[in-house]
Amino acid sequence: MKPAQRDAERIWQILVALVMESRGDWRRKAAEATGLPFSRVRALRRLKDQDRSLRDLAWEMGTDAPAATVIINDLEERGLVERRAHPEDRRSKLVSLTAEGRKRVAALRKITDEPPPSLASLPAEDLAQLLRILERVGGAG
Amino acid sequence: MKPAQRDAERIWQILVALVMESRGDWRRKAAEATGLPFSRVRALRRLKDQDRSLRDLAWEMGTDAPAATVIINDLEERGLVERRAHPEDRRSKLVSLTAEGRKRVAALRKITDEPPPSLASLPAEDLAQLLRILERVGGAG
DNA sequence: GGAATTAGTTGTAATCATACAATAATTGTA
DNA sequence: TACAATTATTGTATGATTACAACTAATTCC
Repeated sequence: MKPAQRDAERIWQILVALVMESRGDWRRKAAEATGLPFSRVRALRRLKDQDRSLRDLAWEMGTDAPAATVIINDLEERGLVERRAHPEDRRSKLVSLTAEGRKRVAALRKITDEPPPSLASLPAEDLAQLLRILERVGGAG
Repeated sequence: MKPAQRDAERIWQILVALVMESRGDWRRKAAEATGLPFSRVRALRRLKDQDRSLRDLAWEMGTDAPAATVIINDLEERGLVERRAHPEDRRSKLVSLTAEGRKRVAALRKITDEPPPSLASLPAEDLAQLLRILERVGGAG
């Protein structure tokens, strides 16, 4: 295993533990801020940067195609996403955000949740560097 | 507000979104590793360091007392927690882990969870820096 | 051309999570 | 003492999530 990969796994372990041990339940707040069930929020966020086929969406969310269909049906009825034909494979459909869909995703930024002390008390330079790197990860918008 | 604090909040926003969104896998794996629904896992984890009343458990989990009762009933039937009288308030009951309950919580450590692609695909030097900083935050033992 | 494969859809079912109403026991207070 | 508030329980209802079977349409491979 490459060192970079090992780093990534260790980082992920730390992040999951850190977030899981903090008290705020983000799921609830996200659902509240968007007015959508959380599974829909997850799908919307995936579509933010790139259109995707239903198959890809399902795979990325760790579920199956029927579940993706149900979710996208719901989002489409709400006017938050659109289906269109895949240019190269007519079996497939590409899903993209509508303008209204983008607004909902943007609403996630407004969720307020206090960072845990162990994070907030890092030196300012470290925080600045963390932010610089993490903003490239995409995160919350 | 100090810049560092603003950075911390923004970082936290990104981290929470990142982890919560990818947590589908983690939830499933936690449920699998313990043989319990995820709501039970959450309750077990809260009890790890300290006994709690049903009321406190409910509040911390962001649900109500009836939900806590159902969860603790389930965990008690499985032999993972115990109820005992509160020494000062006979209305209240304190819930604590049994030895078997502690084993289940320990099983959570063995979960390996792949970092999301957006994280894993960062340049090696960024990952190294992230790790250097985050290891000071503590997180996963 | 025909068989196997893939993408998406529909429908069904089981499990889980969440919220609310009503009740009993206990505690605190006017 | 009488009254209000708190803690836990039971019961009910509803929504969310997930999995699976069966089907259509399009594609790929032989």
